[in-house]
Amino acid sequence: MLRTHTCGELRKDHAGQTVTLSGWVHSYREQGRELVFVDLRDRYGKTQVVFNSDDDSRIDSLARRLRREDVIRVIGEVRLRGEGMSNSKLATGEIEVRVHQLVLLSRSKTPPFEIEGGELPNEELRLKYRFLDLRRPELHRNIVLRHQLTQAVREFFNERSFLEIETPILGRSTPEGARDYLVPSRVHPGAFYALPQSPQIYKQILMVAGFDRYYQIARCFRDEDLRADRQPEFTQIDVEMSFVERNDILSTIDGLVSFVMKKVRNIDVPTPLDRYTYRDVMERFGNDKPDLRFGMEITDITDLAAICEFGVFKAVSSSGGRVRGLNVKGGAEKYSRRLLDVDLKNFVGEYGAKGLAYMKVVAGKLESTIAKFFTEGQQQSIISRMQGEEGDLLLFVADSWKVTCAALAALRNRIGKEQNLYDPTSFKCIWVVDFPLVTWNADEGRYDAEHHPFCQPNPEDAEYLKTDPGKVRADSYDLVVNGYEAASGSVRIHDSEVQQMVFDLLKINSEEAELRFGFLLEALRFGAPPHAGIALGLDRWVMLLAGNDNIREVIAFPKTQKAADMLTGAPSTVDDRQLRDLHIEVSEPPKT
RNA sequence: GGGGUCGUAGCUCAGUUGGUUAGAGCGCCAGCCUGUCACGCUGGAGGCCGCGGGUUCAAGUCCCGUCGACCUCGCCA
Repeated sequence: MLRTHTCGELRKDHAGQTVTLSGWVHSYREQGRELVFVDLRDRYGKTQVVFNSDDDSRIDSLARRLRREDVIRVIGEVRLRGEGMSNSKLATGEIEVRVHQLVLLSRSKTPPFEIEGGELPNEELRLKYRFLDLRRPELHRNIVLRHQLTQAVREFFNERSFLEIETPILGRSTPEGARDYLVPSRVHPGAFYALPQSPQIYKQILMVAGFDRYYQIARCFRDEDLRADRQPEFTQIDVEMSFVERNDILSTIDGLVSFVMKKVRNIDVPTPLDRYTYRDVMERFGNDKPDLRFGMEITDITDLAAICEFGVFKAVSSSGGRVRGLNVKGGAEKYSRRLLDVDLKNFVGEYGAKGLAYMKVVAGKLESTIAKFFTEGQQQSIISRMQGEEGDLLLFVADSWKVTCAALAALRNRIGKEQNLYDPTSFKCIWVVDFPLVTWNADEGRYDAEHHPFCQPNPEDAEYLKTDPGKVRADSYDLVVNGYEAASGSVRIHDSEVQQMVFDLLKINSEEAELRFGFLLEALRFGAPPHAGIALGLDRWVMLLAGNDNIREVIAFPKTQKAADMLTGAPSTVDDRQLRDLHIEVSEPPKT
């Protein structure tokens, strides 16, 4: 070994011992020609090592040529630091190592940015020099946290008879859902594998095969546009169970969440987690993934808007739209007219809202440019409906149900954050259940699966399957944490006839279904147990536990928004020879 | 595909109504300093102002295009 101890390990009890440390030169301080201090760093910490020609340690020309990020090995004696010389900022600050022998293991070029201290460089540079960025303590900690979370998950499932089973990365393309990443086949000209969007079908087949408790830390791939919380490849904690009902999955995952939160962050999560229906959260928060660390619920005043004299409100309510609003407690003085008329109006505009109406509660009445369109009685009704008090700011969006949902949900999140309505370090995990089975796709003239085509319709809604499919609830559930979708799952169809009915509903005809999913339908005909499952977004969980709002901060080698890897240069062009082998011809050369 | 922010020294940024020699802090290099630990002091080097075109007597600054990073709407069963 090139070391006897790590750089975070030595304490005053080690005084007098001769030790060998290896690590990176974190900082270098020369004190005249005969005294040099180096803070030596590894992933465990930092230790001050001293080169001093005055006593029994040595200093030579090599020591004076050390530079930041050089990798060295030192052999020396652990000494207590003298009175007033210890450093309380370092865990090892009570001691230092007097160096007798120095070995330069590796020189470093001057780093393009500072490892610690200084402002963060732009992300492009950080990604190009990811090996340096990863040396920074914050990023380093995130990767360690990710490891701890992954191991806690394995521990939890292993103790409960779950089996970790791998499924293929090279699979079959299914045109539903997200765009696939495709891999051309050399031996089958013109044919392609697809990278999995999730192991969904494989895990269902594993249930048919009798592995009644499965989990996998599974890499998934989706070729869609990216966001701060989305990467083209990401990791799911994938789970499936046989002979269970919805409640069994929810309580199992309740257990997982509280186990993991306790284990990696020492946070107590009370279980069972609260459950809300889809309909409920959409009405109250406008969003199927509400941040419930704060209240500020949406209030509907469509009925009151219908009878007032304000043209916009009247028109919207009489044409089937909705008028809904938020009460920003004590917000009347906090939002200037400019902020309301320009900033917030443009903000809700991004979600399709054509305007933002606002009123202030002043002296028991509404104060607003539109207040004159409301009678005294109507004003009192609005105030009482909105639970308005002196100094409150009432914000309204009048539009379709969908637009009021989107605009008010976004507005609620923004105001909650900028008015500090919650503790940003806290956690609130909830279940959202009873999603619609399908949603109408006007462009294609058919229904689309809300979750996926294998999701069990709620038996209570069976009568609507043929008459009014939009009303059918799915036996599905999302786990929502602080406004992020942290997991999603459902009870699966285990009956090939029910599966066929759903395919019919989705206008996937039998031939097509047979072609795309025939292997699953066939499996379901050979004795499929009732089964259900869920997948948790590992990256998002790590992100939340790390207190971050960017998923790239918890992935060792993430990609940019255009799915490029700045470190390796992927994706890249390839040799013509490789293309010929794969029977591929490129029609448009890449831009240079 | 749409909207927005950004791109000036190795890094983070400033740069006025277009004006003659483009600055600061950190980092880097050299010298000094025997108890520093965000060490200190003195001196120095370092610029295709993302790229291409245009307007102008004159462009880091104005216009058009383009590339890249980030945020976001659509999209993500």
